[in-house]
Amino acid sequence: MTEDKPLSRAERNRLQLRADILQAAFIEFSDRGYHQTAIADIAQRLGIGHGTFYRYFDNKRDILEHVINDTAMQLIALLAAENAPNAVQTLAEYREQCQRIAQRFSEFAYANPKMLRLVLLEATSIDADMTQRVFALINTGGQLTAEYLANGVKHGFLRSDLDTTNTGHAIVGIIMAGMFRLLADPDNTSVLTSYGEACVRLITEGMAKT
Amino acid sequence: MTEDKPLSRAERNRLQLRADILQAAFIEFSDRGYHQTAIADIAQRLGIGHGTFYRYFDNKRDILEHVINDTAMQLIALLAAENAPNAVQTLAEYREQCQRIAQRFSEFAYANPKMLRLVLLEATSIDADMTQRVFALINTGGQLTAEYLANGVKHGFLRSDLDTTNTGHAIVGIIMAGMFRLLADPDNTSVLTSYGEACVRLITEGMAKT
Amino acid sequence: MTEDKPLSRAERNRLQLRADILQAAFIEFSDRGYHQTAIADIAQRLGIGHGTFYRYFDNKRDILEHVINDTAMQLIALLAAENAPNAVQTLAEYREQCQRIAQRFSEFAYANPKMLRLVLLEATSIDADMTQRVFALINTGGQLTAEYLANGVKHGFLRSDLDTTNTGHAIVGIIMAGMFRLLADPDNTSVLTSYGEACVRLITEGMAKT
Amino acid sequence: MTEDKPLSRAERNRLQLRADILQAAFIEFSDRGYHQTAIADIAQRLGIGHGTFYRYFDNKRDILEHVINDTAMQLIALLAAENAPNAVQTLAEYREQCQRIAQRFSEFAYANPKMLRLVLLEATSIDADMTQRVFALINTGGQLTAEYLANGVKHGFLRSDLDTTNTGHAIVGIIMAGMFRLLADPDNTSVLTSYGEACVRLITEGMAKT
DNA sequence: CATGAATGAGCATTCATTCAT
DNA sequence: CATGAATGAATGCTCATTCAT
Repeated sequence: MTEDKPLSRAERNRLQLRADILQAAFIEFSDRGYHQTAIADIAQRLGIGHGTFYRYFDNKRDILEHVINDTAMQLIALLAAENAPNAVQTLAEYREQCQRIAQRFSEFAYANPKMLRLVLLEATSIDADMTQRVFALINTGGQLTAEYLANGVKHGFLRSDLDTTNTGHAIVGIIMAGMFRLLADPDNTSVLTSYGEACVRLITEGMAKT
Repeated sequence: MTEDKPLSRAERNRLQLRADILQAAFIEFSDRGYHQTAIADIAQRLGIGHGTFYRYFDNKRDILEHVINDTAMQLIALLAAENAPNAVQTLAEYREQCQRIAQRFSEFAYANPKMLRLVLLEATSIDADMTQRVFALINTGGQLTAEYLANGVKHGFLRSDLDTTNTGHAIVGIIMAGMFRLLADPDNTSVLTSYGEACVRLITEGMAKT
Repeated sequence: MTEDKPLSRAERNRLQLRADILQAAFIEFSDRGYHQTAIADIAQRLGIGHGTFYRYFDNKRDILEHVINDTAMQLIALLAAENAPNAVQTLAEYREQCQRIAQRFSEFAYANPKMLRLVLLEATSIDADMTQRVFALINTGGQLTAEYLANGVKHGFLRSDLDTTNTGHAIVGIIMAGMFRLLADPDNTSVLTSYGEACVRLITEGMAKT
Repeated sequence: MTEDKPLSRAERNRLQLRADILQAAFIEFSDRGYHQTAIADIAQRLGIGHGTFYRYFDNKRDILEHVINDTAMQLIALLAAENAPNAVQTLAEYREQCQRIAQRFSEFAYANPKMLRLVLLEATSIDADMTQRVFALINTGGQLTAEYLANGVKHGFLRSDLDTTNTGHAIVGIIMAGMFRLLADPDNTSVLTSYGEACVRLITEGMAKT
């Protein structure tokens, strides 16, 4: 059961350094912003010569691409991982799932605020292409959520006339608002708890007096 | 009842030019982005010398400040203008109001996509201060919406246990998601219509099967 | 009889500086070579900021273009100026003219060795386009000389079966060889004198024993 | 009569690789130019690591030196090989020899345009030393040609008052002009034929009407 | 007060060379 | 001995800002 391991020591070092550069770029870009970050900053953070950077990435834009792609994949994974719609059959179960998801998102957001900063705040101001990529990511989130809702409709615990697509996008908006609130006040570790609860009630029950 | 009129012709010209510069900066910043815009671009758009710019604004950051402030004020005004909570007394009236508001927002978004771009996409990547300003703006939106909801609770057509604050923020998130969708696909002039309807139903009735 | 003189003081300064930069670039390029010359070198020679350079020329290649064009025009002018073929009717007159031309070239070469360096040594190693430009210049020289010879044939003091075109190019080669000799040993101020004489005899009489 | 044969297999490989590197450098330098050629280009052409280059040559300048020296030697050999003055005794023989030489040069030029490019176009723009080497090469060509002419004078079929030295340099100029014409238009395979004829007549008979 | 010429800090990128493996 | 990873000096170019006219 030995895997393919043609990774020489040099090879591993190389991959490690590449990962380190990506990591350093991620930190710098999310902390100071893409435009405020010089390649020299990334190199200095790692204690490497800045020429070394160009042995691993074509140019500044190239590494941003990789950083964003990596981050986007993690975000998509987060969204997709929670998408186990068939696990729930009743409204009660569904509500629990929502709370679990909210909890999960909340934890992720607290653990990785830099990712959120990068995608929500920085990536939208590089160029048209990158901005569209962010839009596409958000759109994907909406579609995943919509599938999730469609499942609820199919199982009969969500309104049969629910506009799953648009509602999915709306829910993504709700999540985004939570992220923005966290980013606005990163030290307030409780803000998302009550927000999550309110959101779960909002989307399940609405606001109207019954 | 003549107001103070120490506005000489020169004075008026001066104010006019200042406004023109602001306008030009707004267009450039929202079109090409803050970092991609040179002071010379703004000046050239107006056909003035770029040295003139510095007679009206301290520096590039300064005019961004003004541009953002102006834009923020218009957005706040949009939010506040719709905030006539006492106008509605019943759920039906309230729902109509919601639709009206959605309509209003939609129209505004279609009419002023540059404003949205500027605030949502660009302003968040200048520096920490400006980013906080955007957060504050969004937060203000949430609070205004919350007051609006509180009014609903007071009038008894919204749940008495509604977490107005958090729900207000959630609604702002829903609006933001709509803006993002519009910015992602500016030519699709109908996307917001069905989105508005779905959102109104979501927030009033929730998703659960009754 | 007043000429157009809308040249303000600023305008004149501007033109003067532009000319100065051209001159400085010419000196640096011909002295140290194009690739060895940094824009900063040109600026420093004039005591101006190197950013100023870019107010007058698009980029390094751009100014090379202008420098080469200017130089080429002077060289062409030198060739063309001497081309007064109809001035001579007999072989004796023609020989005198040749000597005069040789003298002129010689003086020019001594006075402007940098021009020769630039065109013959430097310009041929920038890129394909610039190299072709040098070839075109040499070719033009050959053609001008050929016309000059054709005139001699027409007036009957040169061989009627003279291949004027090819011979014209050959004469340009003879001139170029003289330039190379001068550039090889710029301090030897007499080398061209005897060379000129030998060349005149060569082209008029050939080498064969009569 | 055993030669020195300490050439082990490794030794031969070593010498072969050295020759390959020289050859590769020659091609790159003459194709793209010295400044446009990176050491990595040379190494890549051979499929060797670019660190290996430095085991065989001190630095970039060093290999240029060797490349130029090799090329210069071949050019000198070309000049010298044709210099068999005692082979001709009469003007007719001499003229035939001239034509043969022209033919030889022409063939060489068509076969080795890269050599000409390198020496005439590239080598003159490296630094003062290399430029002087090119001048020295041209000068050697002139001297060889002069000896050749001197022989003609001695044998009595060239003018007894012929300035052999200067005329020798002039002839080299004529040859150089032919090379330039070829380099300017490498596809025109006939340009040198008529040029050669015209040149032979020029130097033997001159241009004057007899 | 308007102008635009001048400035230089700042940055992305290249590449010859070194050296540990 | 071959390799290629690492390095940093070098440089072209941009643009916000200042200031003399």
